[in-house]
Amino acid sequence: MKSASPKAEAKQSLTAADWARAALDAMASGGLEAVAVEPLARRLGVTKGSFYWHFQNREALLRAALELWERRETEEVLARIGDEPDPYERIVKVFKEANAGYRAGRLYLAIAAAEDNPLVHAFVRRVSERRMNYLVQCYEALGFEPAQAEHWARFAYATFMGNLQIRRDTPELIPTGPQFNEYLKLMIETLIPRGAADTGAEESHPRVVPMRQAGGTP
Amino acid sequence: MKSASPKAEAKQSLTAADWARAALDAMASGGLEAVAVEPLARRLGVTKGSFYWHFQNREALLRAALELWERRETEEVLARIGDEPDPYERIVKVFKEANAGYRAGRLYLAIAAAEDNPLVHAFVRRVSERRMNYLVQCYEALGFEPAQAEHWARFAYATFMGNLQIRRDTPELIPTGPQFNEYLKLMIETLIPRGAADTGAEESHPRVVPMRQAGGTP
DNA sequence: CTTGCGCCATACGCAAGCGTATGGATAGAC
DNA sequence: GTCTATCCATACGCTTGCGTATGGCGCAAG
Repeated sequence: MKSASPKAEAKQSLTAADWARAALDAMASGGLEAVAVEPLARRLGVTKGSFYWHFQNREALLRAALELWERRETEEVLARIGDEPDPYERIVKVFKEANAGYRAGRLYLAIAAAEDNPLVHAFVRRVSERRMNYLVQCYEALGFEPAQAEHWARFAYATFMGNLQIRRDTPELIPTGPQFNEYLKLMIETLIPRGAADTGAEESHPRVVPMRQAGGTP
Repeated sequence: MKSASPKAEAKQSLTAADWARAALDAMASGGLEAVAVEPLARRLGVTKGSFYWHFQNREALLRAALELWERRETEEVLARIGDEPDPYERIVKVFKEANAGYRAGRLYLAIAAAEDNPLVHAFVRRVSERRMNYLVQCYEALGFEPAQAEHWARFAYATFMGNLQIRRDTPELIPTGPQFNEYLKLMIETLIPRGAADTGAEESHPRVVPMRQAGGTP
């Protein structure tokens, strides 16, 4: 049980979590096929003997990595925009987070590209449905009736998924600096219509989007 | 040189084009890694000996497949919507084609998922830039000034790329039947604003989108 | 000091895929 | 009927990765 001293000093033994993290990193870089036992072992400075002590086989590692991914996804999202009361600002934050954190998006694309794997497919499906449900609730909170909220949520979700794709495949097509902020503003104003819904929507959000710096696209 | 009778009867010898087509099909199904010599040979009913007579190595096959893909992309797009004079209808047609032909979209996603391969990256970049340029020209023809046209084009392109992704990963989130047509209508009306531009735009397009059946997603 | 257990290295067999080196079959040329 | 070029099969060596088996090293308990 991790010896008697739980405070890790420095070069302690590897844990299953270390392997899962390394697997996720490899996935973000080289896709599902990059989650290979021997290359990962080399990268961690050990051999296969270590891996097969912590895991039964490669699929077990994959499962652990995907669980770590799902946990991070929900935790991070809920931690960053979970306390925002205004549904309008919630959607804005979702959008800015999606376009700022390139790494998470790249990881999603890498994982989703292997949806033919049934295990991967189950995780991708859960994460996507959770995101969609969140957006649907946001639009319903804005006063849209369910059917319209679903359409707008899917529309918005598709748009920032496509932005991820463009940023990965052809980053030259994504503008930088103030041009990027203009682009973001256009999408936000278009995808969160002020005309709201039939029912008396809470007209609390500003008509001009306050543009804090939408930062960091290295 | 292909014997004296150019009219192929039935089970003639394989050609390099046959291999390229098979490679593209494999790519659409299993991604770049599915373009493997021996599995393809088995699928074609021959052995490696045939392949290495037509091609020098695997990369040559990849190049041929990607060239076939690029050719199909430009030919098909230009053949289907190249004769449409109204820029508004051109964008509408692009959108409907993108959401109807699932197979081409799936192929794009499979190819783009391997953008770490420099050869693949070059082709994806060319195809994407060509599509974007086409959309930018459409929006400019609608009366938008260049900067705004670029923003709207990127917005639209991102949206239908995201729709492809959603349809592949979580098809349950895409509605069917009349619901789908409502969704399409929402996106089209939103992404082709009637407010047009500053300059006096050609106000020729209808205010209500004529909805022919947007069909066939087997 | 020795025993036991946690953690890892080494070595092996196996399968799949790439590329090469030949040999064989078939069909038109003559 | 032989000959030659085209197209493909067979067989081999090589590499990479998966999974297993087994041995070794360190460290705390006794």
